[in-house]
Amino acid sequence: EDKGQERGSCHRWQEKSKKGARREVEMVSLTSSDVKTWIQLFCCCSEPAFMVFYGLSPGKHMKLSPAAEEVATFFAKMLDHEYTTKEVFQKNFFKDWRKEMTSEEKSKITDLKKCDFSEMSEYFKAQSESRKAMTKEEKQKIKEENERILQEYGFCLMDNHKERIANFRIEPPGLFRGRGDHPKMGMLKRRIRPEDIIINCSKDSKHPKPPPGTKWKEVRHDNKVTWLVSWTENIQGSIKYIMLNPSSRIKGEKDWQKYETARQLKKCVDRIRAQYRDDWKSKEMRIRQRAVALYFIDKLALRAGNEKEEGETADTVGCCSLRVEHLTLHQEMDGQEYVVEFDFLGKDSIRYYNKVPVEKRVFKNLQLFMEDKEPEDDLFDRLNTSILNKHLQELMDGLTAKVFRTYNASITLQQQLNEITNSEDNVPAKILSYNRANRAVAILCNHQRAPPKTFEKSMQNLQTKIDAKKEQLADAKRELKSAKADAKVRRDEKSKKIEEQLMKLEVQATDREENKQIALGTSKLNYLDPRISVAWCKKFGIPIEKIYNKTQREKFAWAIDMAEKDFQF
DNA sequence: AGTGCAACTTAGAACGGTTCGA
DNA sequence: TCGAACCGTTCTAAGTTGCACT
Repeated sequence: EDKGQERGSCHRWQEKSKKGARREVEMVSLTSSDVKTWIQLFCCCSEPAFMVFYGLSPGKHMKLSPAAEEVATFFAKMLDHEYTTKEVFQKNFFKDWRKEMTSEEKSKITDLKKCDFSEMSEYFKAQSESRKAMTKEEKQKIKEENERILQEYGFCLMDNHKERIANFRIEPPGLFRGRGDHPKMGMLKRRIRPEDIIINCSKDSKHPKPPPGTKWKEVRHDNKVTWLVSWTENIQGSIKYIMLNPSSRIKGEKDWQKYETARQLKKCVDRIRAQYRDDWKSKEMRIRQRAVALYFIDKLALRAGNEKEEGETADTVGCCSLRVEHLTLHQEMDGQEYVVEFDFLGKDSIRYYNKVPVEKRVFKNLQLFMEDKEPEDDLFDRLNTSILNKHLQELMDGLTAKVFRTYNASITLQQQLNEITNSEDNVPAKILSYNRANRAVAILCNHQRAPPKTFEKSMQNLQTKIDAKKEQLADAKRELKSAKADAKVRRDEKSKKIEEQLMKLEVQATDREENKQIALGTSKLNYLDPRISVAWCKKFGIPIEKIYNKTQREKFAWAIDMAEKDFQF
């Protein structure tokens, strides 16, 4: 009910966001999942304890202390995963597991390879089976309980608005799984206790009480930040936050601002491009490097690429942190001149592989940057993200490296939609056009996915359906021909209907085939100005539900309210 | 300029419920 | 009616950016 009052025109949003600090936050309550895990831990002692078979004394079981047992169960639950076989994972796990052992356990359990977790593993498999085998009623009951928990803990009051909290559950303990080749995989992610928790709310707010006998680390009242709760995590030592859902006012305003900045860039991108092209000729190496890096960020939508501490994370790079080994220069390749072959691991260790023809000047510069360097040397040794962003800030207020990704993603969607939407098409065909435009963006941003395991089979199934439909259509056409005049109209309608169904299936097949290795979700959620899609829907009479599901409509409510059919990015 | 921290956005994997076709 | 495929949701890791401090 409140939405309508709060969300009005574009202007009201702008005014509000200019004010800066939010005012009042009242915590309704914080989840007590920490309490629950305590109880669970406690209870497991009254159950028959798990055993680890220990190979040195054949046939002997070992009853573990509760702390060592819990950590062992984390490992047992993951046994089916490939990464538990990795040396780094095992080494890290075993080291942290031993820290939880009693001195007796420590002296007995000295080699992970001699531990047999299969009994534990079976126990959890059986548990998951029995969970699956629950009756409808039991499942319904759990669902209702989850809903109750959501209602009780999942909301807060900010500036007198009840807002949904995104991640209101404290992260449970477990074994850390980084992405890619992570040096810390397998380490124990420890349990968060009330003493780790900082609560942030307004002074007069009734904030949740810590579990009996415990204290929060701190209760503070900082209205310059948006988080409600924070704690420090033990793997990287970084801070974790509980924040609001994307549907909240505070997130929506930020999102809108982000796209407005990208639209600002649209106005001056020609100037900026002219400047960096000019800078390719600079006498100063640092300026040339800056200009070539910016060209990559603009043309290829690369991320900025901060330096990372070696050995703390997986070895991944972005633009500024590219190394010589990540590029191969080809004077000529497949009939094209000056081709740069990129091959590196980006965020989340997703591979970026691309062969790009570049301007001669860029090519010559790259040769220069790579001269007399080892493969593991930085390509841009006179550049980092801080230098680059400082330069961008001078070119346009609010401009940073990531704005280029947002800008290029959104402008591509807009251009593609303008170009390929055919107003004569029916709804499924128009949606195919939309998905194709979305795909162009996903390819630009390198949002890949592994082809679904069942891809080939599901394509085949679809083809079978199409063949059957074609058969059906042929039948209908024959019947139409032989039908008497009075039945013709009815027959004609019938075959029209079948034709439409066939067309729908064929569109579906094309869409799925083209989407084989591409993930659309990330760009849709984070890079594409939703007003482009809303306007497109309005212009071509497409129901918004065909483009955005419920959650997405909630997140983009501001755009759905705001954008008219003639909005252009 | 370099470093480290804090706060925020972006990301794919895993999970679990729903739908669809045999 | 059942299982496979699909699709949305949850989870939390992994980025970017700005700022304080030296």
